[in-house]
Amino acid sequence: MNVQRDGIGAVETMAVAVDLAIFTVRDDTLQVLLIERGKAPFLGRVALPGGYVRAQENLDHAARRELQEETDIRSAGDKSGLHLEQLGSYGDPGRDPRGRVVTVAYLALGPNLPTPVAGTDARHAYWTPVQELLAAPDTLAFDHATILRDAVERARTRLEYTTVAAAFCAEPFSVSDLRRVYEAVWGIALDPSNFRRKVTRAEGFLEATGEQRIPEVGRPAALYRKGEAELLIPPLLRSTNATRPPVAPG
Amino acid sequence: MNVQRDGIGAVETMAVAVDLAIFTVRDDTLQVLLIERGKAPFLGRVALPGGYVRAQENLDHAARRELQEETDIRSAGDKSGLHLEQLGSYGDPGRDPRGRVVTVAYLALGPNLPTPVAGTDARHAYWTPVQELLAAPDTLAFDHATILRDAVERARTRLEYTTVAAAFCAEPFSVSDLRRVYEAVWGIALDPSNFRRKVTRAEGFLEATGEQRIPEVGRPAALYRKGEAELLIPPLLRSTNATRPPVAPG
DNA sequence: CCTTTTAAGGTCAACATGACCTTAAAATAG
DNA sequence: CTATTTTAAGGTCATGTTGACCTTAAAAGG
Repeated sequence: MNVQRDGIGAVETMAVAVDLAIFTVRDDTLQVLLIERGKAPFLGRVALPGGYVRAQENLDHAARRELQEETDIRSAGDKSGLHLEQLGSYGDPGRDPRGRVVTVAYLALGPNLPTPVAGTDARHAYWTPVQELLAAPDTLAFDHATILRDAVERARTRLEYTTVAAAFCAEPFSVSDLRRVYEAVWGIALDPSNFRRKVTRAEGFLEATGEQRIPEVGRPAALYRKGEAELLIPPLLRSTNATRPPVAPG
Repeated sequence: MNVQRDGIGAVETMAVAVDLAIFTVRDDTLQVLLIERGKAPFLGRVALPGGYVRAQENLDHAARRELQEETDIRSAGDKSGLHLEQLGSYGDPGRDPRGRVVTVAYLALGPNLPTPVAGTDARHAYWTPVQELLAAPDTLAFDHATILRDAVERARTRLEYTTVAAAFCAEPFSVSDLRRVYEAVWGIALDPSNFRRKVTRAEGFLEATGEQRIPEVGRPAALYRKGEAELLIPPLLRSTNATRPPVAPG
């Protein structure tokens, strides 16, 4: 542990990092971006992407920088639709064997991105279904299983009360695209008709483009953009919808 | 900025602190515990209570320790009903003039506590209505106005979807006691009859004690304890209830 | 032309909500 | 003792939301 003396007095200082739980929906399955660690500790194990906060940047900036390094995608603020929010901080004394590292975890949601680029330090990055990881939490390095569990729970709750589900869809998208996002994240099947009624009546959730998309089979689907609303009123609660059997992803 | 070299390599380290937004409802008003700073920077200004995270403690422990130092009340985990949860982290490079300090903010909710004890460093501590502080954000030191704003918003949302409002009430309490908590935190008047119907029908929110309390005037009120449920289903949304004029606290 | 598949929209009973009203149980004033 | 006041507790009813289920629409393919 270090001691900082410049103005604060004798105060123990710690390394501060950001870790990202970057989610997408691929093949009707919620997936998270993992990196394979190229150095100790946990060499060869998989972990959430992240890195140290630099001296002159704030926490959100560090998260956006790491996000871009891993996905090569610009994040919130522009119109790419990518969603980034702070999840919480994790600072147990023993969580990093190298020393005291407090990490600020972020939750990122994005559409089905191209296969991620290798990070700047040439670590291999790939998408993994979260369902497998939640069942085998020891797979992940550090306390990243805990962070992932909290991130999944946060994402599921966000879909109930906000319109961020649209961040998982590349625009323009259909109501069915959006429904498949909800089904993948919640892991349950939803009634297509009732779902359509909810999201189309919710003010500011969907904005019709007027275009249609002709699928491989079936009737053409009307296409939408994400509306301006952030909150979903009334909310779309999964507790009451959880009566149907879970969806079986391919 | 310090550089930590023990195992992590050359990584800038930072001081890590916890700050607490401790709320209670006094005189039908949402109030927050502030301390008057006894040293620079911001000498004589008011701030949220807080302190540095120690080398061998985790973040929750640091928050509980600071909470006890300021309020002399044991926090979560026991049956005092005090609620403590992490709010978020704030780490802008310029937020503390002494140097780089990342703070993990916590939200604490408690019943109308006895007048708080002076902190261990003899700082004066007192309750202040949040409404005044939100109107005059420059009153607070550091970025504590931002933290307070986020904490109030979090508390208001928590009352919609969870049963934490009971943490504001000393047990046993009446339905009207609980309603006055909602009215104070949300700043709006609620229909007493509809409120009673909601909270008494919500599974696990209230647990009848069988006792009554005879007020100074009016019919005796049945008394309750907090039930075992953490989530409030269905939620009690303020958006739809916000049709009545705001309550004017005394 | 008919079937299959997905999209889109309708029906209806059950439930939740907001507005409002009635009754209950205490203290107090007359 | 009776009437009034005050707060608690519970009921009514029109309206809106939800979940379950059904019907129709628009494409492709045999």
